[in-house]
Amino acid sequence: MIEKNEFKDDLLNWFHENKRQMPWRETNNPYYIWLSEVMLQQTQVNTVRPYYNAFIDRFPTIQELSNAKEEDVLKYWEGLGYYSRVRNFHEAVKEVQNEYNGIVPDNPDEFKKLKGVGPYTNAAVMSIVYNHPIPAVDGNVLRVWSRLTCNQQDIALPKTKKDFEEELQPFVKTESGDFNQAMMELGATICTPKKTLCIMCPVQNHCLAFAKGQVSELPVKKKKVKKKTIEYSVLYITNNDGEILVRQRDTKLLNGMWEFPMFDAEDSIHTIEEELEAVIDVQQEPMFTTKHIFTHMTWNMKIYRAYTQKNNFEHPYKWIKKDDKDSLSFSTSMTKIFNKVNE
DNA sequence: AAGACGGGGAT
DNA sequence: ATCCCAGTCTT
Repeated sequence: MIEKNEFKDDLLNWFHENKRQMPWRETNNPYYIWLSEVMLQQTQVNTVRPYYNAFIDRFPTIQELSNAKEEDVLKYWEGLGYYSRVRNFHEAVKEVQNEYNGIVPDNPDEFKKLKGVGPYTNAAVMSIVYNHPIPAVDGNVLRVWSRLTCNQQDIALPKTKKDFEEELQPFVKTESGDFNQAMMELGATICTPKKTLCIMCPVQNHCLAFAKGQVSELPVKKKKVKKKTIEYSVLYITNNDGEILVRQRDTKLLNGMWEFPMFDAEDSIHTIEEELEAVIDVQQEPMFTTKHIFTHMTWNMKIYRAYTQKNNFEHPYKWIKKDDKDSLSFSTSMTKIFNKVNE
């Protein structure tokens, strides 16, 4: 476990001597610091710098920003990306002007209610400006803290962030603004995602991951596999006896499970008739649509009622009576469809 | 819980 | 050229 006081002292001493100079570190104007934190969301320091300077040059006070027109303000964000940030900021600043007499609230519960102020911005601004003891957990801090404590939890999980906030709580009792900034500065300059500079790290001897040689394996972050979506037409085909046509899958996914005949939604009815070697009457409009979400893909299914006269289907196809449905195993999505058709 | 939102930097 | 990036709001 990290020796709280020594760790914090080492970190803060390093921060005081090595912090990078930034325009928003030269001020304690809440409006400027708030602006900088909004600009810094998902955006690196060197990108922000010129935008920040131009912005406060043109809108030096809360009052002047509140009186500005939206298009004019947007102009000063052009090229910075994530434009809802500036719309929310503008709206929030107008609210501060009108509801708080132009004073940025010195109360996290109030400040957090403003448009565009989420958990991170709230913690950052409230700690830097008013020294409220709230840990600011951004991407840097998730990475830094996972390494310092050698925590193997997936940082994409909300629970991990909650745990980190609790673990960091003792460190922000005093000098919260500096501590938060120091953690982020460490993440931005030393404890970087790749090519870490452990050799220069001021808190190397407090770092559990360094001690175990696991720095490069942390943080653990499950990369979200881009789920592909497939569009299917599912045919609920009946015959003269009211039986339903089903087929058994011979595929990697859900192998052996039974299903209603389903086809790529792009396929024409002729392709399907060829596959089934039968003439199929398909209703024009789907009865309903449904989707089935797997961990790695999504099926969007349009369910069509259909009819055929052909009776002699061979494996993997087979006619079943409604009451015999439970004698075969169907995947969840197919059972859902069956139930919905017959409800 | 998952997707949308923008650019820049790293690989 | 492709992947990655982790704040907030929306669905």
